[in-house]
Amino acid sequence: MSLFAADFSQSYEKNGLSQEMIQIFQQIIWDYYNSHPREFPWRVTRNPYHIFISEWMLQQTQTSSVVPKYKEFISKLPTFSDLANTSMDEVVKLWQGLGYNRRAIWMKSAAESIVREYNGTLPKDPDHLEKIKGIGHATAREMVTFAYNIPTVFIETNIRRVFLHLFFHNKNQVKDTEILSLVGQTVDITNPREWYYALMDYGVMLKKTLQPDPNRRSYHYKKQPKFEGSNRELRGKILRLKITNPEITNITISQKLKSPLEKINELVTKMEEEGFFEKSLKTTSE
DNA sequence: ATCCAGATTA
DNA sequence: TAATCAGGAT
Repeated sequence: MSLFAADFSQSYEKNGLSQEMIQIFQQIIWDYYNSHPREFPWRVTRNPYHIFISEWMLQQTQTSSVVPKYKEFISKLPTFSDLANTSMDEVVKLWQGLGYNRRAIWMKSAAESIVREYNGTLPKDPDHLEKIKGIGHATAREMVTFAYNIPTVFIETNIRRVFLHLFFHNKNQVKDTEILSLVGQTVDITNPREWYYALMDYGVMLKKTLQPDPNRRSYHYKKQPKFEGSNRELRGKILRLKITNPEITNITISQKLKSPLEKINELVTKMEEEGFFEKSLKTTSE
């Protein structure tokens, strides 16, 4: 199986990208997708707002975690205006459980600017979207391609894996710029939306199949710091505290806390010892 | 332990 | 470039 990948990569390294290679590559991806497509609610809709929400949630978050949150969110806040007009506290509450909470904050403010500056319509130009805080190169283009079926060129973790495996089989420290060039040359512009679904699904299959993960050969690969004992963990606890006990809201958390952090840490530890979080979590999860 | 349909900031 | 990000799944 990976014998083919080695050959394929060697051919690319030796002769560059021929039309024939592009066709073979596209055939592999489409063949797999036609028999093993993953199904998600955000793949069925064409509502740009729904795509917008899903892309924010899918940043660094597993698809299976996003599904229920996505459904709940678009059900309670069905339009850009609804999101723009809902309080930040309420939006963060709806977000709870997804993590990387600042996405929720930026997402709401993005909705406000789309209502204000784009008449409530998701822009079709990735460069416009990328100017919004929290929307980077990949998310901007995913939104445009998935909402409007417009061909763009982007890379994310699953796509990166596909190209590392098939085009850079025995190369280390591969840079994204090099991969992006290939993504652009091989994208199927007859149906870019489905093409990228297929590409990502193939990448997920490779992750389940290959050991070690080819992404470790990326120049940009890095291990994540521990969550346990981090400020992130602490902030999460305080968020739950604020949500479950509004009367304790005097504790405001600045984004850059240093010395207050220790005080809050003491407080949280004390409350943990008293079993505060267990009690409050039970009362809110019902 | 490591990653997840990343992005920002220093 | 490296560190961080109001989590959770595998």
